[in-house]
Amino acid sequence: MELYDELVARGLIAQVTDESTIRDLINNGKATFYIGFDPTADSLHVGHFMALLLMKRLQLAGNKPIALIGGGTAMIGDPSGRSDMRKMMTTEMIDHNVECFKKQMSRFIDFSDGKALIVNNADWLRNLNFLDFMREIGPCFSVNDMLRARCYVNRMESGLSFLEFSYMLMQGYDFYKLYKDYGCNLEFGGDDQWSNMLAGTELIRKKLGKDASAMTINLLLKHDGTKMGKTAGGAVWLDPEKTSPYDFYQYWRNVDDADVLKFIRMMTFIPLDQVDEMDKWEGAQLNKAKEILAFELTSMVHGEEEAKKAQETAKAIFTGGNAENMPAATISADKFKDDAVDAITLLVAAGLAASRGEARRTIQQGGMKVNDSKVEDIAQTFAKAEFAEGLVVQKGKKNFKKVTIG
RNA sequence: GGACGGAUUCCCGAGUGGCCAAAGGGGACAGACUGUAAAUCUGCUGGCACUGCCUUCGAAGGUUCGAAUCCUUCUCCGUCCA
Repeated sequence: MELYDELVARGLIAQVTDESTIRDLINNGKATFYIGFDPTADSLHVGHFMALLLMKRLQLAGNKPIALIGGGTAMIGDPSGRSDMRKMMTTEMIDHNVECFKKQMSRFIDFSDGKALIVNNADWLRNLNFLDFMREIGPCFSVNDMLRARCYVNRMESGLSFLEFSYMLMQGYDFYKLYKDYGCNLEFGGDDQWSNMLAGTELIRKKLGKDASAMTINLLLKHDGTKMGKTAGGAVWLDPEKTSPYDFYQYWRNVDDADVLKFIRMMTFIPLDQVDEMDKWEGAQLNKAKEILAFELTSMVHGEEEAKKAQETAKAIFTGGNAENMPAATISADKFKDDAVDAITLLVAAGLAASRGEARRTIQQGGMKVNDSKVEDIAQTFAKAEFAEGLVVQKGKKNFKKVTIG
């Protein structure tokens, strides 16, 4: 199956400027394409992961990816899909984040021998002269058209600053610049980027009289329409320091039934005929599919070794066993009184409760277990000696920590 | 620049002098049921030395025995006018 059709079959493609042009480009390895990444944090997250996977698919088919890091545009903030104005970031923060992104990306994309590029739009945007920019680019944009763009419409209700309004011009300028300097003829992005991307193709047409293409990827949405990749604690990161491989694995292991196959289709490299087989699974059988999903993704992000560990740990924990690689926590010796700690202190020290009040409630509702036996009373204590092998502290059904004295 | 209107706890949103740590909903968390799913039901949701104390209703002051609520100044946002 050719690449374009595969992307369609995997449910990745949302909108395209011209199907036959893009089909020809990517199927025949003729595309030099770019995807933009806003360096708003010091790690990539699940949302970026989708884009990286797409870059990989295209690279495997012989196309050349350019990862554009928005070191310049991050100074403005993209208003698309946001309800409030983004906080301004300092150039130091942005530069730091750009470095972190570069490192993480090289895990997925082959940058050797110029097979792929990383560029930072700060290189051309930061030193841009306002008057020059206005003279060169300003005439090419119609405010009337811009106001009709879907990404601005809801912001018109709540307020939109000129700063953010200009975002579209800068993103358009990026594409124009990449087209001229690197022969970049295709831009990919999330579906919320559509209007910004069209700004680029329009600009290229007006300034150079050439056609460039744009294509959006479906956002990774759950069946209820909410975005994937967010947890109570924030985003799901690719950096193992921020989201451990085990947590990453569990995140995918716990997706809704209704979403598993969709995610497998969109994110894994499992051949489509196999995916179609799995699509027939139902009920508890889907648990197997979730395992596959979690394993595949963890292994891409953290390596097969880590994925196996995470999987074994999860299996051991949930089948009641004692897992070697269980997430660990330490409790400091000075928390002990008379060589014992009370349940509340233990739960907090394990990092399973944010405050003593929360710990108290959890215990009172029967949500805490230690070595698989329920803690009945907040006054219950645990002797120092019990920690020798590490005490398994559990909050709720899915949160485990092996606690040792440290 | 002018005239109005707004800012409340994770989010939405009620509250216009004490009964307010602040209704209701959502989300999150815990329990039951399950398949580490969903739906449903129940509980719970600022902190702590928890029948008590402390911090919180955009910010800083003030009035009052007492302020989320009244006054002053400021910041930010919206609507209309320029």
